[in-house]
Amino acid sequence: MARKTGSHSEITGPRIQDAALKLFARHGYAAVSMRQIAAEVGVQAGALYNYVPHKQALLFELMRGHMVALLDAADAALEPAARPDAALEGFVRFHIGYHLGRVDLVFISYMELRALEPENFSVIEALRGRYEDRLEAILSDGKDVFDVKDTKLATLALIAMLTGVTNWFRESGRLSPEGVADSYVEMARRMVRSKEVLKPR
Amino acid sequence: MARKTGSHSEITGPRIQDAALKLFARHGYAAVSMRQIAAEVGVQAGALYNYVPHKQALLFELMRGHMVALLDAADAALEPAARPDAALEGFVRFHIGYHLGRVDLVFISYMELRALEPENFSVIEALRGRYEDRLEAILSDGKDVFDVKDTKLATLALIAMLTGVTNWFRESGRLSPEGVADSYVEMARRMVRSKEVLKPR
DNA sequence: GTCTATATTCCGATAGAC
DNA sequence: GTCTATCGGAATATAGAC
Repeated sequence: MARKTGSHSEITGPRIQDAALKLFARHGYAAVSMRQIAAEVGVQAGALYNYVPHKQALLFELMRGHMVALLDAADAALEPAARPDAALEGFVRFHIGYHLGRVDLVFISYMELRALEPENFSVIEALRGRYEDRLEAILSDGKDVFDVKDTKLATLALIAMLTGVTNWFRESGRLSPEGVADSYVEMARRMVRSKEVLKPR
Repeated sequence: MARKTGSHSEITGPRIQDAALKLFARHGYAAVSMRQIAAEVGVQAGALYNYVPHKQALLFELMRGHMVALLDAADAALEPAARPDAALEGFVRFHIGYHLGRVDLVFISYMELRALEPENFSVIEALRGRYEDRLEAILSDGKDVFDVKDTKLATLALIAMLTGVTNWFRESGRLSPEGVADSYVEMARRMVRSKEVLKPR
């Protein structure tokens, strides 16, 4: 059970990722040094290179892991056969719930796109496009129920509106994540003028 | 009329601002060096310090100038006595038009907030709050016409949706700024369920 | 696996010549 | 007002001891 001092391979790896995530989100990729990350973990800078080939890979793997996990979670959470209005509500609730639980990852995944080398940027952009396609498909499949002139535009408007929540939401605020989601479900429905919303009038 | 070689005070100042804006928007504040800015202008790094006390002031003045100009332009463009629906439409059209003409300034003004020293950050945040108040007042003044449960939430959702345009709009795309604004006016009206929109149904 | 030490390059900012 | 030269420090990444 005893472990030699200075040997922590199973634990140091994840701690480096956590420290990098926290510091990148707070100060930005370019403003954070490998020394700062090492200090946060509690090792010397040189030790990081036992786990990561270079700083760029640290950022890229954080972003790629986030996008892949997001797509997997979306596939698991969204019911493909749902009726259009339920599908839209499901997407809004999933998006807000998932993103509010990972604000740092969300933040760096679109703030630090500039810091990615071109090949890495292309990978992340492709994954992001696949996620946006999920919402666009919902709007497109429901075109008989919704009233949307430009599906692509509505997709981009909805995603921007929903993701914006991560910029101001605070756990200590007056609204719970569920309360926020309730309001955004209604705003999203109104935007596409879903018949479920208009009926009560 | 002849000017001594190496003396360009009236022209170099603005060119430094332009170069810094372009480079900060493309690569991020922390990733850009004073040497790079100087190279873009065509001078040596030391010459920058005849115009700017330090790098931080360069960023802060770009952001402060942008926010002050935005507030001035909003005051000039928005009709205080307009009926609620017209006021909302006016805000949407102003916001999209103004922001699409200054995508680099918009970009750094919310991407580089982290790079501001605390006192500078407070100044910019206060100016941003004053701008958001313009929209919140429109929604609040029209509470008899609009159907909005949570004015603050709707304000934040609308601003996020509108500002998101600057992230994907391209001059060469299929939509003109006016066409984009038309669509967003309709989406904004639907979100607050303005009666002008629902009447035709 | 982590340490210390270091190679190499670059940073922001300043000083003094012209 | 711009130049060259430089100060003092910090950056990424590597080498070799333990």
